[in-house]
Amino acid sequence: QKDEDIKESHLQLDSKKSISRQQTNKTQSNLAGFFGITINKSAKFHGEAKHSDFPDSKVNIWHWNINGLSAVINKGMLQKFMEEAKPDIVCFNEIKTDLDKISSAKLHQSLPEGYEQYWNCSKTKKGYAGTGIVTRIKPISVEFDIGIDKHDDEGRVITAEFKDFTLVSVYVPNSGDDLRRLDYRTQEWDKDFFDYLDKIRTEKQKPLILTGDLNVARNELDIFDVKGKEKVACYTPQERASFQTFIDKGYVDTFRHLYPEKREYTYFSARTNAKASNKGWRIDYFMLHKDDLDMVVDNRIHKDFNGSDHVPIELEIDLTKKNK
Amino acid sequence: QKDEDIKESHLQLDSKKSISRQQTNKTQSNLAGFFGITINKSAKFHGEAKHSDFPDSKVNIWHWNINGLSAVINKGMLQKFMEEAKPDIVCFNEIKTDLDKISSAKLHQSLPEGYEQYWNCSKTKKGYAGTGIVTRIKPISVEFDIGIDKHDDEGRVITAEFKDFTLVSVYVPNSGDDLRRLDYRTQEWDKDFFDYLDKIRTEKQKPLILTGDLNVARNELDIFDVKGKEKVACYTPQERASFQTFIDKGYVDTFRHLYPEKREYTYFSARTNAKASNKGWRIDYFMLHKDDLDMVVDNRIHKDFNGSDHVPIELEIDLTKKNK
DNA sequence: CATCTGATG
DNA sequence: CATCAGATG
Repeated sequence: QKDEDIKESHLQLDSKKSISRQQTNKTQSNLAGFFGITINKSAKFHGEAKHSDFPDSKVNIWHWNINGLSAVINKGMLQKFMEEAKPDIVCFNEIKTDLDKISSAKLHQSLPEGYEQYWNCSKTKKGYAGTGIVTRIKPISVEFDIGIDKHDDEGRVITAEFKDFTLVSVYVPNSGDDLRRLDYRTQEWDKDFFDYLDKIRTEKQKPLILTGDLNVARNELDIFDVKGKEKVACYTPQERASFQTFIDKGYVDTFRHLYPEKREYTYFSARTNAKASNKGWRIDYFMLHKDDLDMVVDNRIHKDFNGSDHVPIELEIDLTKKNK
Repeated sequence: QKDEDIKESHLQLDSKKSISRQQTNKTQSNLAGFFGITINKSAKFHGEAKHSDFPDSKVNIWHWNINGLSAVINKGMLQKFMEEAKPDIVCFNEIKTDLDKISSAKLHQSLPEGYEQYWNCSKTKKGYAGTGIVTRIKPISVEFDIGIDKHDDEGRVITAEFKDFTLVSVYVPNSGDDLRRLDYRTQEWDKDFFDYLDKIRTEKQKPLILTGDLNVARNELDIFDVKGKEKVACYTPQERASFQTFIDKGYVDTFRHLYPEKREYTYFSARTNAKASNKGWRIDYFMLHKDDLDMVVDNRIHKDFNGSDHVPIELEIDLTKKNK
């Protein structure tokens, strides 16, 4: 499978350029970054970041669970999002596709000039999960997945290192309608993933910004009605307790930190026309370690943006306020 | 599986009514007909025929390949069709569903009062093939399939006997994009099905009216452009030759018989916006034996009716002109 | 390109 | 209810 990916890259690259066959599909080196591509199935979608470093001290980072890349492109909502949000960096969840399935012309049309793209697609189940990072600031490096085979099949993590911070985009496994994956999620995934975050933060020696659909509502304030939700995925005691262990490690839910009382949701089930009646859940987050919070300016939830069952969230940071 | 079907019937019938467990799911007896239901998975959809015999000497029989019963219902096109066509009897092809999947309320709403319904769903592949007959004249008997196991899995045939004729509704197996089923279609299905028709006509000793998507275009006149079509399903030499053997047995393509020069199509691929440019095929037919043709008044192709990739066709007959 | 199913959320 | 894949036409 690795061979296949690399072959695809070769096909798409100009013939004089080349990527070493030794390169794994898990690590995005400076070399590949220089070509504006990733190795992991997205070689066909070029793009060159406008900036090699942050042009401004203010940076806005967005996260959006798009519930299908194909759908948001075809509805014109990806283009609309990029034009209106003008993100410096945006992390996508649930792309739900292999990139071979996406028309490269349509994707190109949806993304303004000056962005480069990194996509991590599910290797096993097709049309499932998957993440992406689109950025106009060139990352120093990009890594896919967390280096533990049993967690690395579904394209759930992309880690992009920039000069001033490391950004981790995650789509946490949902426990399932019947909670069939609750044990895997809380006892295996969460533990290993939280360890991965600690490891990255220690290794890189710079602030870590985590964002994504964490598939857990933290508290009563984060769900429209707790009644009967203790046996519903994203609000089981197990998931909430597991999330609490992460918070106990020192990581801070920036939205709740900034707005201790605010009731705003990021996800509205399509099953019950939930958005119109504001029956939502807050399950998409930005999380920073408490020692790295100084640079956080704001964290907004953009409820009015349509196109998915999740709405986009935005973190604004100020690099001049970074804790040294 | 038979047990299951019968159990379903029981559930839906008034408790004082009952159907013998001995009854097979292949034969619709007078008893079940009396309840306005069929045994074959459609028990939940009642309905009572308005007429127990032909109220008029003129009878109009329609056939329409609807490309998905669910879709035509949801688009409102089934209701529109029933209201505009006012068929005495209509045969549907490609219902593409199990009736459990259809909202019985929606189906009820789409069909005017006074019709009873017979549905033959694919037993193996779900969402595939399937036929139906909806009639406001109560049939004397209704049979499903042709009594040969290898042909009877996909719900392709319903035979309804009326006082003055026997009606066979068929959805002939398509040979497939890659012709993978061409041999089955021409060497197994066609042979056995044509024999079945002869048998029915002999046994019933009354005119046989065959209608359906026969998945073959008879001649150059029946296809918008023959170029390259010799290797395309519905126009291979094998399919056309097989169809010719049927014609050689004495069965007459009523449309071509009435209109020897007319170029009208019944199917327009959705793949190329074919309907707007009239790039169609004539693959839906009414066929009667040459000895039974006297009662045929007209056979119309209703090109302007939308809702499917096929258009409805109509046979008008006059029972007073029946050959004795 | 349009239908259906089945998995998933 | 809405996404995607894959089968089928």
